[in-house]
Amino acid sequence: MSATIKDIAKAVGVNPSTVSRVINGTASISEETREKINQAMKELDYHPNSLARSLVNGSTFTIGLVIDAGNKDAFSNAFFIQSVIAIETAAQTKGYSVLITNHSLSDSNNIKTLVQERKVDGIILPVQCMTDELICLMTANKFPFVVMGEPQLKKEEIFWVDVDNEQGSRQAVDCLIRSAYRRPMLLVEDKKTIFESKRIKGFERECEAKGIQSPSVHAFSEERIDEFLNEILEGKRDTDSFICSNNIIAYKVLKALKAKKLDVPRQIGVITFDNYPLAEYMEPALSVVDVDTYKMGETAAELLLKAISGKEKKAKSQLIEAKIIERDSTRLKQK
Amino acid sequence: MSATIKDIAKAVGVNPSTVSRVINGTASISEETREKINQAMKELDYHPNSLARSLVNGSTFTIGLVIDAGNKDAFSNAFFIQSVIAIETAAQTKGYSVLITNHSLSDSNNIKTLVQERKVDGIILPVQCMTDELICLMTANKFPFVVMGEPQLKKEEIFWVDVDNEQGSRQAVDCLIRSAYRRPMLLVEDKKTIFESKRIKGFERECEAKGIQSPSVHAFSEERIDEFLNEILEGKRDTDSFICSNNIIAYKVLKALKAKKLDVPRQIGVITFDNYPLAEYMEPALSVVDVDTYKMGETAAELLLKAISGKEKKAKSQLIEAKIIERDSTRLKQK
DNA sequence: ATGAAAGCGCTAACAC
DNA sequence: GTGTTAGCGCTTTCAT
Repeated sequence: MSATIKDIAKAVGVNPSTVSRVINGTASISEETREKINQAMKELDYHPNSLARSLVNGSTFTIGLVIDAGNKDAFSNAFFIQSVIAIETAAQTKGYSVLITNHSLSDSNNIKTLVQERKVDGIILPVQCMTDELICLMTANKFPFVVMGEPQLKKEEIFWVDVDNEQGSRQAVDCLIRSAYRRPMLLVEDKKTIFESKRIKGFERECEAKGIQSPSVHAFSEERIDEFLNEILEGKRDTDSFICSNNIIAYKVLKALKAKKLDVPRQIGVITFDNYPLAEYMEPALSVVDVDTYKMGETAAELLLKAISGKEKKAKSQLIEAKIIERDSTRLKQK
Repeated sequence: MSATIKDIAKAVGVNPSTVSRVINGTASISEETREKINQAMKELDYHPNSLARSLVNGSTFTIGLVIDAGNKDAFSNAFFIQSVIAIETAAQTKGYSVLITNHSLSDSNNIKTLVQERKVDGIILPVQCMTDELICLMTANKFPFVVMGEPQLKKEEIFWVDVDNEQGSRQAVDCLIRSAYRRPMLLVEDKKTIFESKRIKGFERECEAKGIQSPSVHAFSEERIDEFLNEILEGKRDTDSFICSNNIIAYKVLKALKAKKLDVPRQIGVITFDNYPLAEYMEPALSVVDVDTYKMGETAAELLLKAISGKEKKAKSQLIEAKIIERDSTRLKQK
């Protein structure tokens, strides 16, 4: 067994509390004994037992991170890992550890256990995992938590961080216009997620700002794209660029465009949300609306840590800006 | 503050130890008091404090998972997250939590802290994070750990799990031969990692087994592929299929083949390691050597848990089989 | 079947 | 500046 505070107290011939004091710098200690104690700690290879410490301090110096195992979508998972690393790094910087737990839709017991058994001082969780029950439990216990992704409900009362999807969308339109495209179309998933609606909103607003009449937004499907492309070829539709809500859509759009022998970027521009590794290897290299998921995780962690320390009392939210990375698929003619 | 064992003891009018006993089922208790205690626990919404428990039991019921933040490739890819989820799930099933810590090459202090401060009962770590110092520390403290990925050194003395790269490679050759290809070429990264060498070994052995003379293995580069393709077109080279060591290589090979108007799978077959989401959307859909990273994580966790419980004394290793997922890029003619 | 008491390793309030 | 003591919430002998 490893050395305890008692062992080193005995070795030096002082009281355990004195040792504790030099460890925590919590009182003034004579130079001499401090020296001796430090010495002994090295010799006996002493390391404080974090458990005992936590027990008496009433805080674990650990934060919980819920990962959404149910979400098989490998992309959004790959996406998530950057956040995980960011959270861990930010936590570690402040002396906190990160405990993960995965959330199965069937029950949120593991999460509840985390807060009830006081294993962690606070929690970061994805919106999808946010149930009413959980919120109640946590607010009732005054248990700090921050949500990743904008919540639909109670968004004024809880801490959350999210990507600024609206601004990302506006940027995409902007980028297209700057490259002299005139009629962008936004292609989204069929699901009505909140971030899709933000993207739609941003798209419509920016189109309006740029004087584009009745901007077109469509749920993506392979058949539909084919129709659109035919209409473009027949001169019945003036769409000259696509904003895709994710990489898969972008990939399929590119494929369809190739099949119809429409040149990207010369005839049609393409830009997509999410900067996955393959985007830059595409033919042509895809321009993207890149989301700094690292920063998102970092922000979440910092927010949580503030909430834990009580520095941040009132609920607060933060939006992470999206940035455009221009590659070949939108370089019609730069202004 | 939440209820403690004392509170419920008081409420029922028994001694705290009795309560502890019914919680743990560690002694026979009269039906009556058990009832009353359970009742009180519900009413007061009692949940045991894991910290206090750990302190007295001397074990944290938590395992540490080291993630290699430095390795942008492996982890920005969906690969690792599957293992993480598997580890968490397996751990949870046995009542364990998972603490993550990221490893920066600069120092392994966070990992050391984990073991020294007794925050976890055991550790799972990627080979890349395995330093001599760490191994010494852990073996000296009899601290259980399992390595993900085959270690170069001391592989007999430590617990590890890995993908069976050799078998994966053999399978790939097999798959190609089965589809009537005759001359596969293995394309690897330039780095001499241990798993590349296993893949090479497997490739060479299986080629030999199938009677293929002097099998060709090459480090991938875009220029080189161009040369090879030219030679094939000129009839100077009899390669009729490629086994790619990762998705990026495969993607670039596909691109080069298209540029030369070589038909896949009819003229050339392509199969690649790693089943990333886009593989199936490629044109043609890529056949892959798929690695069950979920199972790998699960196995690692189970091994660690056994080591922790002392059920598995002697170091043990386990190889996870790779499976072929045949898609269009190798369907020359099925036998 | 249950109570009393000690103790896990540490911190903190109170002495002196 | 340092010792004494109590206690964080729980488990576990040792009694009875």
